[in-house]
Parts: sequence; C-alpha cells; structure tokens
Amino acid sequence: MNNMKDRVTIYEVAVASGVSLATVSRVINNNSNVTEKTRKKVEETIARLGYKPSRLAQALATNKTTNIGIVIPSANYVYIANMLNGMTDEAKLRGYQLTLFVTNKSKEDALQVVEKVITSHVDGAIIFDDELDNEDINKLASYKIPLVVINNQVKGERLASINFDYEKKIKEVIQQYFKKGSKKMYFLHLHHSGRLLERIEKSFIDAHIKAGKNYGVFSIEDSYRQTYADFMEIFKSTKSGYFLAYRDSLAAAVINAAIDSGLRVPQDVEVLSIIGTKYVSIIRPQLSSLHLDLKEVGSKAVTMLSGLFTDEQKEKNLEFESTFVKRASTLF
Amino acid sequence: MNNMKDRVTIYEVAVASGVSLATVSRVINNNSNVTEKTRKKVEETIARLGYKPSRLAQALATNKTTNIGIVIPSANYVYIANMLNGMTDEAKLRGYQLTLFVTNKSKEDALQVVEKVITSHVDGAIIFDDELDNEDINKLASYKIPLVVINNQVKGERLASINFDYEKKIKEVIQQYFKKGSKKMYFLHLHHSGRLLERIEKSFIDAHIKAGKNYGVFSIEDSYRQTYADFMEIFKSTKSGYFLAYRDSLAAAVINAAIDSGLRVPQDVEVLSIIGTKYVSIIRPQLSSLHLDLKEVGSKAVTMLSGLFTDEQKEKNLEFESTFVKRASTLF
DNA sequence: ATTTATAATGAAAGTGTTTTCATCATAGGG
DNA sequence: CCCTATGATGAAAACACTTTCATTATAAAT
Repeated sequence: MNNMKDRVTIYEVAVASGVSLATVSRVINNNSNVTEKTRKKVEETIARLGYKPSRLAQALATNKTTNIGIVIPSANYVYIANMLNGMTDEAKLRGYQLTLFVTNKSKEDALQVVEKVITSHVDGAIIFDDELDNEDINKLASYKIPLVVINNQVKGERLASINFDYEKKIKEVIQQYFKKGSKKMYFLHLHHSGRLLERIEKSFIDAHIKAGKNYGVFSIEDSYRQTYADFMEIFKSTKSGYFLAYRDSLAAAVINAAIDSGLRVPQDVEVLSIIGTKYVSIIRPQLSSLHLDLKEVGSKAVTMLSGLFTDEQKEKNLEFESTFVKRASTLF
Repeated sequence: MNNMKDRVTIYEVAVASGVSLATVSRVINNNSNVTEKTRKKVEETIARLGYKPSRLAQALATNKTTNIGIVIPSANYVYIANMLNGMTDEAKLRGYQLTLFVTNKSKEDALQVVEKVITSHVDGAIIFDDELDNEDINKLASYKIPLVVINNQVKGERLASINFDYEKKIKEVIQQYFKKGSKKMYFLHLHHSGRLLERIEKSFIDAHIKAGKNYGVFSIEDSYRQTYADFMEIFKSTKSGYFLAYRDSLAAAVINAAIDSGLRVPQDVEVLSIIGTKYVSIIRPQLSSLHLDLKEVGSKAVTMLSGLFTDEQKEKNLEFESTFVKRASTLF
C-alpha cells in the first residue's frame, strides 16, 4: 500500500536493461528497428520497473501534446454538455486529451483564454464561443494553432468551421406559420446574446418584414426564474402569441407562465424552443424545437481538427442541418 | 494577417535584450532580484518580440503543470455539468487548467483513464466516478498525485474526500413519510448503478426493514424514454405509490407516465428526485428533491486540491449537507 | 577610501524525452 | 571467405525552460 514510487525515467530503464536511451525510446514508440530480443528485454524491464513515459517530456521533444483545447462559455449549458460528450468520446478514440477553457461570457476572460490557449501548447483547439471574435481567432491562427470554429465562418490555412442552419430554418418555420397560423410572433431577445442568436433574430425580423407582418421582441434575462416572472407579468395583458425562445429552459418558462396564467398551450400561446435538448420531451406540453445532433457536432469537430493536424481535412466548412420537430407546444 | 510567427523562445529574448537566460527567467517569474532597469529592458523586448513562455518547458523544469485532471463518467449529466461549472470557475481563479478524463461508465475505460492520469503529469486530480475503486485510487496515490475523491471516503497522505449525506437524508425523509403518508414506497434501481446509488438504496431498504414496512424496487434503465415506457406499463396495474428516483429526468418520466395514465400527482403518485438540478422547478408538477449546491461542491473540490498541493489543507473529509425541498410532486 | 554585506547577474546543469547521424554487427551475395 | 548492403544500436544534440552556485557590481558602513 505504501510503496510510494518516484517516477522512473527512461534513463533508469536503459541502464537496467543494458541498452541506450535511444533504444528504449524506440521500443516505447514501436519503432521497427529493434531486434525482437532487445525489445523483449526492454519491455520486460519496463514492466518490472513500472516505467511510464512522461508525456510532458515527450511533448517537449516532439512538439505534440496530444491535448486539444476546448473554448466554451461555460460547461453548464445542456447543449454544450451534449457537444462535450461527443468530443470526449471522439477524443478518447483518437488518443487526445481535452483541456477546458471557459470564458464565462466575459470579453476580459476571453482575452485571457486566448493567451492561455497559446501558452498551453495544445495541438489545436475547438472554439464554440461567441466571445472570441475574428481578431482573437486570427491571433490564435497566427500562432499556427489548428482551429475548428463552431458557429463562425472562418477561412485560413489550418482553420475549419462548423455552422448551423438555424437562420435558414427559422425563416422556413416562420414562413410556414404565416400560411397556417395567425398569432403574432414574438422573439425572445437575450440581454447578453451572442452572434448566433443575433443572426437568428435578424432572420426572424427579416422574414416578418419581407412578409409585411407585425412582430414583437421581448428582451429577457438568460434565466428560467426571471423569465418565468417576466412572463407572469406579460401574460396579464398579452393573452396570446407565438414565442420563439433560444433554449428549452426559457421556452419552459414561457409555457409554465402561460399555463399558470390560465392560458392554454398551444391554443392561446405557442412556443418554439430553438436549441432543443433532451428536455423538449420532458417538459409538458412537449416542446416543438429545431433538432440538431449536438453530440455528433462535437465528435465531428474533433475529427475535423484531427484532420487539420495532418492536412487530410479537405472540406473545411461544414454545415449541420437542423430539423424542425413539431411537438405539442405549437399547433403546426 | 499573415504574420505567422514561429514561437519565440526565452533564448531569443535573452540575446535581444543582452542578458542571460537566467535573468529573463527571473523577470518572467517576478523574482525580486532584478534591477528595475534590466526588468524594464527585458519586459520591453518580451513585448516587442511577443514572447510567451512555454508552459510545457516550465512544467518539465518545475515538475508542475498547473493542470488538474477531472475524472467523471461523462460530461453529459446535468449534475456533473453543475460541478464542472464550479470547478472551472475556481480553477480559473487559482490559475489551473482542467483536463477531462471520462470513463463512460466502463471499467475498461476507467483503467485506461488511470494510466492517462499518471502519464499526463497533472498536479492533482478530482475524481467523481464510481468506476474507480479503491485499488485505482491507491494506484494514483502511489504515484504521489494529490487527489480529491468525491463520494468515496478515502484516507491517506495527499488524499481528501467530499461526501454527501444523501443516505442519512433519505432515511429521514422516509421516516417522516411514515408518520404522515400511507403509500407504498418504491425505489428505482438503475441497472448500471454506482456506489452512491447503491448506498442510498441500502439506506432506503434499511429504513423500511427497521420500521417493518413493505416496499418495492423497480429496476430501470438510465433513460427518460425507456423509463417513461416502463412506467406506462407499470401504471396499468399499480395505481399509486411513492417513487424515489435518482435523477430529475427519471423522476420526470414517472410523473409524465403517471399523468398520461390518468393518475394524479401527488394525490395518487408521489415522486421524489434524489439529485435535484435546476429542472426540478421546470417540470410540472415541480419536483420535490434533495438539494445540494453542486457548483459549490465543484469549487470546493478545487480549493481542497489546491490546499493539498501546499499541505495547507487541514480538514480532509468534507461532508456536504443536502436539504429536502418539498415541491408539488409529493404531499409532504 | 576601504571594507563588508548584499543585491544583481550569468554559466551551467538539470528536467525526460526524441531524433539525427555515425558506428557497429549481421546476413547475403559473389 | 571477403565485401557490401542493411538493420540494429548508441552518442549527443535538441526541445524551452528553472535553479543553484559562483561571480561581479553596488551600496552602506567605517
């Protein structure tokens, strides 16, 4: 139990098996230029001494850390956790470790994160964070760090990007709704919204303007509790509407407030959650949403990044298609 | 835009400012033994050249990576994401990076993870994963890796642990219920359950045996969809009961199935979610649950680990108290 | 002005690997 | 049996830092 080992180094292995460092290194790295006999011998002493190569020293010597950086606003969003899940799986498969860099939705933190990513010697990074603008991304790129950027169309030597088609899909949903539905549509604008949400909002507004329709925008906090409270107020005067919310939790706040105000969902109040997670079917009535396989996005991001390392990645701009799934919170 | 820099090293800074490596190193590390004049000079050329120390080389030289490993079954659980959130915040505050190691609830992967943690040269690790048993933990400890283990009472040189009082609280809840309630209680046993859930189940059974009461156990999948389907079956025959579920999503499955079977919650069916997350108040009726500030747990875990690095951590066994919060899914 | 104590600096070794290049051994071909 | 080509091995440099120890410069004290 108390057999505290000091780390055994490659040098000790070399001495113990009567060969040079180079040979031990070859054995470790499965280099073919080693006799079966010496390989056996070295492997035996490696096992006996419990030697494990130091990834640190390897990294310094090879300039490869097998670490990839993940830049996100927080680990606490369900849709980010979903992506993370796909990333960890794929990374494990490919032998990478994931290092987390969170910006907490603060520009100041984002700048720090950029510095940390640079000094951390990650082999590459996946960025899913609107707080990093093109300048930040170019800075990282200028340090030759391969990058997969999610939700921001970027171009460059070792840059790839993954984008979602939410804007297009929202437009389609709205246009479909114009044909059948009659409620006034409201967009839930977040105080601290990122580029994606802004683009979706623009898309929402454009669709209405183009169709000459009236619309509304409510500006809310990114909090279930606050949004619920806000909508308990709103539903005192507004008795119907079609509400587009960014997240399940916000959509749920609207639904619950509507029901608690004596309104019927979806007859009086319709709600669409834009980024649907697994909670869409837990919440009642079940949430209509745009569905995207975020786990797949995460896993694909790692795959693309891995492709960038070897210049094998040909398609550098991927678009993921979301699908509108009608559930019980909307009529159509 | 295309000013690709090769990484500038400490050597170039030294030459450019006409001092030795040692002096530059001193400036970087805020060593006081440097004249204001030379410091200025060096700092100026650092800025001019855009030099950033390589954390890799620093780590190799100092035997400190400022990296801490986080061992979890998956990033995809809400309660783990909550903890992760606390960890990332505290880690940022203290200048650590977080490296993720996920076991995917597989013993095989867990063994791999142990190896990776060892070779990754993390300064320490936080383990919240029942897949790692005492043997694994001792192995890590034998490599002198400071460890904070969540949900497993461990003792040792550089070991600390954080435990939850769920077992005690569940017993209390049950005993309280015996005084007022009359429904038969059912425990939802997960097929692939970890130690915590097993202990809670034992606690549940003990409380019933001690009181000479009848109880039931349903063995379910850890999946909302499957559990919902199972309970649509179960509620064809079982028309009432008090159900203890491990997670919100499973509790929600029971609730939704009950309602969809025409039963009333909480009049006919009562449901308690053991590990309550923010979804307890989103789901309707709102879920009674045990509440624990998991973000705080995460942040505390990092703090304790940091304390282990410097031997400043005195209390090595922390117990977090959960509180029973009655909401609408139970009568009392 | 001289000594002494202290602060500032540099040389060099150390951190644990990989990798290049040179050397040595071995087997195959004549 | 000798030569050559090829495969196996080792020495040493490289990776980018920190840190110890010795040395030099500076200021304070006499």
